[in-house]
Amino acid sequence: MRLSRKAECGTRALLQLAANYGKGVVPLSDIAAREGISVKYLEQLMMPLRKAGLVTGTRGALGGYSLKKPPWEIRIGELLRALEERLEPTDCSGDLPSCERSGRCKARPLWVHLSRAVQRALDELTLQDLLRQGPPVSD
Amino acid sequence: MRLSRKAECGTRALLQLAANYGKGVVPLSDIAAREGISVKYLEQLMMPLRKAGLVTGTRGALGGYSLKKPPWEIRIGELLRALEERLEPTDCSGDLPSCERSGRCKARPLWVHLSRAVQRALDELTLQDLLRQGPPVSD
DNA sequence: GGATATCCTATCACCCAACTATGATTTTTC
DNA sequence: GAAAAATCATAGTTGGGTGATAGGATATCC
Ligand code: FES
Ligand code: FES
Repeated sequence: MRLSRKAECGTRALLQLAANYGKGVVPLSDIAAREGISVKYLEQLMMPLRKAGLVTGTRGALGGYSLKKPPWEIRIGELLRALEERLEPTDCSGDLPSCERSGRCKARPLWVHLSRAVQRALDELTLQDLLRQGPPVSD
Repeated sequence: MRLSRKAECGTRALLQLAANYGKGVVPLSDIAAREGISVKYLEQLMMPLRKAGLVTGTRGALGGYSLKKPPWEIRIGELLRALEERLEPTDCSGDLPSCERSGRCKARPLWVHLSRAVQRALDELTLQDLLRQGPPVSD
């Protein structure tokens, strides 16, 4: 149940963009310096995020990245689904059975249950929520 | 956010034992045949489960494994914590900060939140719940 | 035109999960 | 007592995936 480093770094990078929302673009070199991640690696993280419509990149000098939507409209689930290709705990977590034993598999309901719990936990938080330090739904 | 195959197969194996609870021991060769997992691999899965006090193995001919506690007293969280050494999504999911940026890291609350959601989802289910096909808490 | 930055593709290196292999020990059965 | 059946223990191998780097193409500002 480990989150990939890609997802971890991507989230941190997006938080940097969120903190700068409305104040123009942020070059990757800035994020790299602040978060201790190489620019080249950050570039790779930005690609799926751009394709998912979460960020826009402006090329050239004085260029950089910025959020395409306000931080309160970007759910963590969205960005993690873009960064982590396989966010589900197993292959059999989806609605359609993907392994041949699914008919009589007593474990399958567990995978589905777990997957839903994760999705819900991620979708109830937005980038804005994280900016205000501390999830709103904490016990 | 993938669950390891170890955790997946271990859960399925334990479900087999749970289905046979009270009816004596089950040899790994039986489970191997029913679940399509090699005996040698199953042996490795049983080791941490034994150390965690969830199963007992009886050696020799007519031997096998059996649950040490009734299925309704074994929470999924217990067995997954025994099988998956790192069940937490990141290194910074725990109560004590483990990375040097934890002081000002806006992402940390997310890891903690996610980790708790997973733990809760796993701890609210027992093996018995899974035997009755379908998690009790489903929306 | 030069500097800066994103965009794009390819490739490497390494770690670790997944499994195999081998053998020792314990217990039952004949 | 020997053979068979099973767990227990540890070592070794291997493949795939992740993390990361390299090099260059393209776009923009000054
Ligand atoms: S593991 Fe695929 S259905 Fe049970
Ligand atoms: S990633 Fe370690 S505290 Fe943020």
